[in-house]
Amino acid sequence: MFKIGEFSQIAQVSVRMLRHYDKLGLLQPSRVDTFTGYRYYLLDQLPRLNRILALKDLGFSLEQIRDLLEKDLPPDQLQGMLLWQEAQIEQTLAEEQARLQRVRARLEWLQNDHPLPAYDVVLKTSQAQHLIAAQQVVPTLADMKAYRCGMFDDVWRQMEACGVLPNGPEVVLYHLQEYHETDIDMELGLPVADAVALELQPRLHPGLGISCLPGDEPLATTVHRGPIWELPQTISALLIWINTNGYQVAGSTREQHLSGREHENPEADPVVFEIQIPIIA
Amino acid sequence: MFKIGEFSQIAQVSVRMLRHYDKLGLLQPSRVDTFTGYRYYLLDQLPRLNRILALKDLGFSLEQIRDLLEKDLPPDQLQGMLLWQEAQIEQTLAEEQARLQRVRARLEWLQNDHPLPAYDVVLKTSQAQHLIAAQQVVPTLADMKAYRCGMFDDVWRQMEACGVLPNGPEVVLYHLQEYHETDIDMELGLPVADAVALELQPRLHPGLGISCLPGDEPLATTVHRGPIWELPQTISALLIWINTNGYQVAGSTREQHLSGREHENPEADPVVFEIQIPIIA
DNA sequence: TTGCTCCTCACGTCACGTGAGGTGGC
DNA sequence: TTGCTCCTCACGTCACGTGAGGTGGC
Repeated sequence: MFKIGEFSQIAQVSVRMLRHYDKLGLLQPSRVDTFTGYRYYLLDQLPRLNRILALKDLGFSLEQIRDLLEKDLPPDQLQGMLLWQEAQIEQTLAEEQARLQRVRARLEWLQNDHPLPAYDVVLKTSQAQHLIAAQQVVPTLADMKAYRCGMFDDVWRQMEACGVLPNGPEVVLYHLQEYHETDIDMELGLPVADAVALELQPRLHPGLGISCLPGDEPLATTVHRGPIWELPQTISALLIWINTNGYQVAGSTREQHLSGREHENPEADPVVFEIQIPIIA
Repeated sequence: MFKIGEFSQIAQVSVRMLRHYDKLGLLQPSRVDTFTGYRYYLLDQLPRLNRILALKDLGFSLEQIRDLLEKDLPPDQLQGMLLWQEAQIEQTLAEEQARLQRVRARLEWLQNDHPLPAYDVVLKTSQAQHLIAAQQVVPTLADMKAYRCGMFDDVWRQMEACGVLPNGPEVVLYHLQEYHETDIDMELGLPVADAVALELQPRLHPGLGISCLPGDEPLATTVHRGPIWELPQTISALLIWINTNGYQVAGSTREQHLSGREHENPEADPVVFEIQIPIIA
């Protein structure tokens, strides 16, 4: 018969823990003095306590442990829980590995005296969207501005003609696998509610179409704030980040015009664009 | 000027988080309506929010992030914090790896239809102890009982003669590198307070000595409950566990007689021993 | 009588999620 | 006027650590 302090010394656990396990019904003292409330433990309870500690060490919660101990489980159910635990741990391991790589990438960045990344890269998940969109191949970079203005004009005029409003900011997609400065396949559009997209589809002007952006895709994103002509630097910084962190590009780069309509912006003005690049690990 | 809901959509964070970051002073709205309390954000605040999210992703706490952002830190201090983060993550990775190995060891155990381990293995840390101890080499297993009784008798008599009481249960150490059944080098003793040990040292009978068990060493431990002659099975199960979990034996196996004086126990009676084996990863 | 151990609340941890209950804006 | 968004508490999370304030046992 051990008082709680003695038992805690034998088992190398805190008195607080023993009281906690008592309250949870995980390990009840063999006797509790009705008058003083003192808890008394037997050596026979040590194996059970050790089992609790061992299961805790495997990563189970106290509630799971209680279930495991109470139900005198069939061994294949124990196996199931262990397999589940294994998967959980493998997942945390993967997450921590990725985090470690991000930290190391930052460190490398610092040591190489890279120009500080003006903005930070954030991982997000894409939202499914329907776009009223125009798509064209821009011959050279010099044509870019005229093409973009023309295409956005078309889309906006279409919206007005149909009397619908966009659901969010302007979107630009770059459909190219590698960076090149000629024949740039671009798509650009405005998001609308799904119902609106369906309804409008048959009534679109030629050259316009409905584009579906899939949801639930992992994106590496960053915010570009400054003149439009500095945009390529931001994009390439984002691509470097993706490589350094062990991801790969998995789709078309996207641009969201958070600061409003591109057309209304004189070229020197700072714009705020969110750049998004779909990735896979 | 965005209301909190709009801003949260743009940034893909919950409204609750924005309020939280406001309260912590991490990201305050550019304007708060004094009457309604409505928070209004500017696009210019998006980079700061992204920085917060990126740092959070690296594993920093919100408090650390506040420090990082407030103090406009010198870059080498950032480096220091990143290195610290790196170390933290490496540590959690190592811990999770070990946990994964324990889970897999259990699974293997289950699948091989091993006899269920009667008791569970728990990792503990040794407590520094001084023992009044006797050491002898036992020729064969058959001599074991007589030797142990004799040695414990010596120690107990010594204690009585000096009028001191032990500090904890009887301890037995097996000083052998590999298992063998002859010439077993054993030490066995009783723990006493450090001060008592120092005082007694000059007055010990010949054949007895003071033994120091170091503290802070990692131990794999398990509880043996049953007749003494089943002890070797428990010890070998513990050794298997150590191997399966990627540890190595790093010192002498120890035995603590939790159920009282061995001498007083008829051999068939169940005893409760804690077996401890020092390990390294 | 003095320490020592034990007891029962109850707050704090960390970064929010999730209502409850109420009010402004279109 | 009805939804929609916003607001401020405040509890819950998980496994205890850490006092606060008080009492039994030797």
